[in-house]
Amino acid sequence: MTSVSTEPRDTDGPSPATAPTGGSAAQRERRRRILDATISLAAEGGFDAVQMRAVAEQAEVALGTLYRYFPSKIHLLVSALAREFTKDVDRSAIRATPGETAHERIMYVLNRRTRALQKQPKLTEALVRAFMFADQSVTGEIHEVGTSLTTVIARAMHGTPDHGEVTEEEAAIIRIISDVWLSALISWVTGRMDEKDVEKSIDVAVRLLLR
Amino acid sequence: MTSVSTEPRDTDGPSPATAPTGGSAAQRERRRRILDATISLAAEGGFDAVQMRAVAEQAEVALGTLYRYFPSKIHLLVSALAREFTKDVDRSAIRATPGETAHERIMYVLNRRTRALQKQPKLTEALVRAFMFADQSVTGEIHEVGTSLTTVIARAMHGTPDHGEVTEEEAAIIRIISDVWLSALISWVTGRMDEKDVEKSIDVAVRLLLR
DNA sequence: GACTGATGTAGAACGTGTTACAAGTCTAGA
DNA sequence: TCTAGACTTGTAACACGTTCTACATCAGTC
Repeated sequence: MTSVSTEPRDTDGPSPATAPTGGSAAQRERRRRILDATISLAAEGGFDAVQMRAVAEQAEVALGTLYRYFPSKIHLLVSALAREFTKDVDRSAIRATPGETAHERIMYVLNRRTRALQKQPKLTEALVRAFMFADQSVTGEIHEVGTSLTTVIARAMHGTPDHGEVTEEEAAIIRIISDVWLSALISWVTGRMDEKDVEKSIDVAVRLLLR
Repeated sequence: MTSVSTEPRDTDGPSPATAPTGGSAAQRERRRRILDATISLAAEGGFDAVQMRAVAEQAEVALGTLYRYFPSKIHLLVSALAREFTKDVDRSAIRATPGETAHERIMYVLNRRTRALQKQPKLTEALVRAFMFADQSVTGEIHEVGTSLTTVIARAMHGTPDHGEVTEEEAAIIRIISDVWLSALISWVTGRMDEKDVEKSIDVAVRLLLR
């Protein structure tokens, strides 16, 4: 795998469908097919099974087209992750998180999400490893994922879908919780932690940070 | 890049120099040359510049030999990281860490190490990304790195080279600090944080956790 | 309807991680 | 010293991410 250099790619202009929205209906449809194929292949065989030729074939686009939409395998996978996370955010906006205390609510949302990921270990492995391997050129997509995660945790912290302002201290706490969650997730993906460990490690972090 | 499957490799027995010690003098010497070449290439051009053929050539071993010593590029880079970290641990054993409080001492060691890494951005990029991308087959080397980091922080926490027992709570705190530090490091490597951000994010975590 | 530029297609080609193989070299033990 | 087996070498081959090229298609403009 070759990581993309620091320089931006000298494309002939904006890509046709870099953003989830925009482009013609056919283009949005192609983009969807590509991401669906990515998720499907990843769910079956993990990171290695997401082969660009296979994605192109399953999505019924040419290889060149795939690369026009997503400039690398990492972009592709992180975009897929971003799409999944965005769904979660939308869901969390609908209703208040159950739980008496901030601790309980945060654990509720993180555990729910963790268990959802653990039900599809291969998929999670693919997405998490791509996320961790991403370099500078993927900043946009990475940021999208980070924002989703932050939003969901902030909502859980306050217990209401419309979290007001978060203080600077709260923002710092949320960032730390995210870091711990991601670290735990990657430890789980690579077999260095089991499911109990993940849950416990997050619980301890939340407890220590919210006391 | 192809990640190694879940199954262990069916080697014909133990590798000649998987561990830093053991093997003949010539083998330890080869291992050293290989890791030196790795560090040197990484320092110059980062992850992409560590090409297996180039490493083999610079270390003056055949490609097949390189693979006999390190079964993949990731193993190679994480082993290099482990060697560097081990040096640090040895150094930290020599004398007490300066600083009045645990907070000060922990910040002292982490900042010192962070700044050392930041002086060689390409090298750090290579090592950190390899660490993050590592899969199940690299568990041993990863664990070595984790242990080094934990030891150094534990020593700083207590302020003496011979840290006694760490309580379970302390161990949890140390793990969280490590997670935050690694996350910050990867954010820095990929240009999502600058040096000040890294320092601050760790400072906040340590403050919140040790209060 | 014909032209034009952007987009899509099919497939070859290239680079680098990884594996395979045949032949040379070194080492321990008879 | 001789031999068996492990280790090393040099090189070719393979897989997959990525790039490139030639051609087809489609949308908008005249």
